[in-house]
Amino acid sequence: MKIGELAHVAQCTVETVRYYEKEGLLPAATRTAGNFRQYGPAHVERLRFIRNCRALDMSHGEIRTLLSLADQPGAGCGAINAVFDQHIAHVDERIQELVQLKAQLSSLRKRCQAEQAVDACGILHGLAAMETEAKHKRHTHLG
Amino acid sequence: MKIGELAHVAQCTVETVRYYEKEGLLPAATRTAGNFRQYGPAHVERLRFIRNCRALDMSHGEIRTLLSLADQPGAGCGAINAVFDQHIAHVDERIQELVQLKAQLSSLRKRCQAEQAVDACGILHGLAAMETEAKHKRHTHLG
DNA sequence: CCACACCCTGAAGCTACTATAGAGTCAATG
DNA sequence: CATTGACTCTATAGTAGCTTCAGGGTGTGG
Repeated sequence: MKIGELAHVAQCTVETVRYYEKEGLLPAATRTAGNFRQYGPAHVERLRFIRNCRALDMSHGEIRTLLSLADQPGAGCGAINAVFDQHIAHVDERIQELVQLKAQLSSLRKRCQAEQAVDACGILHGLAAMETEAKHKRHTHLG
Repeated sequence: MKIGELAHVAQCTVETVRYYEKEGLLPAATRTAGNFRQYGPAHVERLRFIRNCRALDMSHGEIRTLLSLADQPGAGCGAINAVFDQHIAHVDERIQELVQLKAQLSSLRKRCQAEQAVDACGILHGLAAMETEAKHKRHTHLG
């Protein structure tokens, strides 16, 4: 199959497929006489795997690790479990951050219930008065 | 004050300050004879406002909007409330996404409790078998 | 033979910074 | 007065994971 069809079955764009090839996530396809990429079932499987990982918000690094682990048939899957556990921890951490954020936002929002002059707007005052805190380094790739 | 001191009181780096100036979030400073940027209290206030917004994960676009609204003293703050409500909705949406994600990840994780050969690993099988879904456009800038 | 859908490469754009190189400024010290 | 060291300047490139664009080539139906 050609790249358009592959992209279609894997629910992504043609550009994304080419990008994955350039990144080394997807092995390079063979080419037709006219220099079109030619794909088979193995490519479909791999691309679907990658897209499923991305749907779970894994980074390319995590996916690369999983793929290389999966490619060693003799190995055990302890390392795979570890990648997964760490990723779940990332997601959890980000959820906690966002929940806290929402609490802060909601409390600010309460300060301005009415339409009034901006000079009196409790939100703006709150934003100006907040204690500016140093941004702590993020351990996750989840924005 | 010079840029280093400004960065210090606003809890960010010198590079970030220069970046905000280039982006137009922070007005350009006056310069000393030696071409060093020179800041006053108004810059401190504005930069702290920006950093506080960023601590609440607002995008530069959202901050730009807030700043320009705040700069119109005669105007009402309905538009400000709207920006805020929308941002809270973004955060909420992202929390929902991540909670769902975590459920998916946890259910996958349960499929492989033991160290075993990768061929038998339930996680890998699950990742390969998942229904690949089209990535829906994200309405938020929160990763 | 032509239109049109599809494919190709390479480079730039997106967000919000961070990092680096190479040079200039300024206050204090010897 | 020269030097040291902390600070500043500009310009450029890198980060993640794509998307978009420009400027072409390929292949098929009428």
